[in-house]
Amino acid sequence: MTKEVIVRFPPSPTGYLHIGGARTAIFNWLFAQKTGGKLILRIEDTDVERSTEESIDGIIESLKWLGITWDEGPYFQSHFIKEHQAAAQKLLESGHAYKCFCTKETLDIKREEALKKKGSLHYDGTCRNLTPEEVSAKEAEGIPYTIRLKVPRVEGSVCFKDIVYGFIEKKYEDIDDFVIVRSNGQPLYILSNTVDDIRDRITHVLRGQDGLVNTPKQILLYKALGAPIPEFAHMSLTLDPQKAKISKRTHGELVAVHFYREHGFLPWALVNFLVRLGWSTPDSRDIFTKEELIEAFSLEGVNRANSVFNVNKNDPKFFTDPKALSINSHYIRNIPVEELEPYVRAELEKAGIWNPEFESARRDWYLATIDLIRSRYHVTTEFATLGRAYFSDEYQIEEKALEKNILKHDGLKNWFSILADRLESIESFSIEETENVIRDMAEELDIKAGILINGIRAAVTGQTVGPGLFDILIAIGQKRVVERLRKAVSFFD
RNA sequence: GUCCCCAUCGUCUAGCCUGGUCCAGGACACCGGCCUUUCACGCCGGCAACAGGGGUUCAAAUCCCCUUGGGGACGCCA
Repeated sequence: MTKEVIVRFPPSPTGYLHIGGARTAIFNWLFAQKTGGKLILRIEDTDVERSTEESIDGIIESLKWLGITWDEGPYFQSHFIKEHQAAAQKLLESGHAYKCFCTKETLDIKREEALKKKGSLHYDGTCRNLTPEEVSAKEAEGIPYTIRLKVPRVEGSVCFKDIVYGFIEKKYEDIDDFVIVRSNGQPLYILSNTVDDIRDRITHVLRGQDGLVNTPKQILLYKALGAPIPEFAHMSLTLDPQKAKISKRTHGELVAVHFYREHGFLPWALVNFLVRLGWSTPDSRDIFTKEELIEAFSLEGVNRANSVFNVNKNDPKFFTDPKALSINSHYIRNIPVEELEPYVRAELEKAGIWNPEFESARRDWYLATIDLIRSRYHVTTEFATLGRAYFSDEYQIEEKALEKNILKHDGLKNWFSILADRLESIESFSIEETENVIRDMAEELDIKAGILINGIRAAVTGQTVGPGLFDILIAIGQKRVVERLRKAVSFFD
């Protein structure tokens, strides 16, 4: 009988959700989905100084946006402080922990000295062997104390098999008598986290590789507490191009999940990109639907080497990792238009050019237009910027379009008027008819059709690039095309 | 400084466990071509890597050791 898998994602609410955290959440979520297990969301808010309500909301919102679903929670670590303290008390009573009366100041001094002597930074164990009398005496004096775990001081080591890193061994002598309760009575992360994982019956701890060194300590806690030890799987870290761990502090918004939302990423595209950072299948496949990903997911595909989130600030062409952008544009041009539409709508609303008719009378037109222009876009925001002329009559003519495709040909001043008249008189405004009119006119004038075609494109969309002109004309519509052409004559003034 | 982890194209990676099929495969980016009224899409092609050195072996990207490089941790943060 294999027991049900229970994993957890335990963010600390000290800021927005960043892509490293999101990646951890995604792996946990995928593992739960894959195994039919449960994912618990636990907010580790025991650092009262830095935890904020705003951050909690932001993290939850980002998770929801990404499409990560959890089965239990959010639980709040701060609600269980009594339990953590009780565990510490139990450890004290069972002799697994001891009270340490050293002050922070003396410890700091000792640490500095150790640093100078280039030795180990571990606690020297001053209070480890205090007699019960000495302890009582210090307590009677009212000296505040921390509680430290008593790490075995014999030959030996803590061993465990990490699912991704394999066999890991850590000698007792390399493990510090770490503090589990502060002198003000507040339990520390290492204790709270372990106690919570025990209570929540966590079977697999999937976290970043930065938690690898904590694992032996936590295993010691599990043992001292008499609890079953879960499986551990550590994942490689995400680094920046300078190979430094990505962080909110040094990278700011660029690594925030909400930044990608605001910059036109489809949530699934971000998930898809993030999951491929440090994880792969034997065929190096890049694109997965949600179902395919869950099906393909395996902890065995997790890479032990850290990966680089290839984002270069100030890159004129890519505002983020080019691969992330390419995956996003892949989805933009390949998912069913109906699925893409809500994101386009959000952008149009944000730009103030949403028209309610797009979801009623003109819905077919709206969907067809999205479909017509989407292959050129990398982010959804572009529907409202580069695609503005399709949805709104107020759009800018790009300088380049004006120069190169309009002003360069003086004749266009007259031709636009004639073209407007002729296009206006077409009875069935179709691709074939418009093309006939325009090509006939080019022939009549004995000029290359491209001059007319590019000129018209510039006039009606404001751009030098875009779909085939005749498709554009149908998308913009007869009336608006005629209006725009007549208006374009004034560019020559 | 101490402890731990890691090392294949610029980036994400396959291959490594179970040596030979790998003068190393895919993707992104880049370059060229086709398509074409422009741009994009699409298609075709190109550039580009086993960190270095020792072993082991008939044979090593694959196994072992060392060096170098990178990362992480070393907190009364989480």
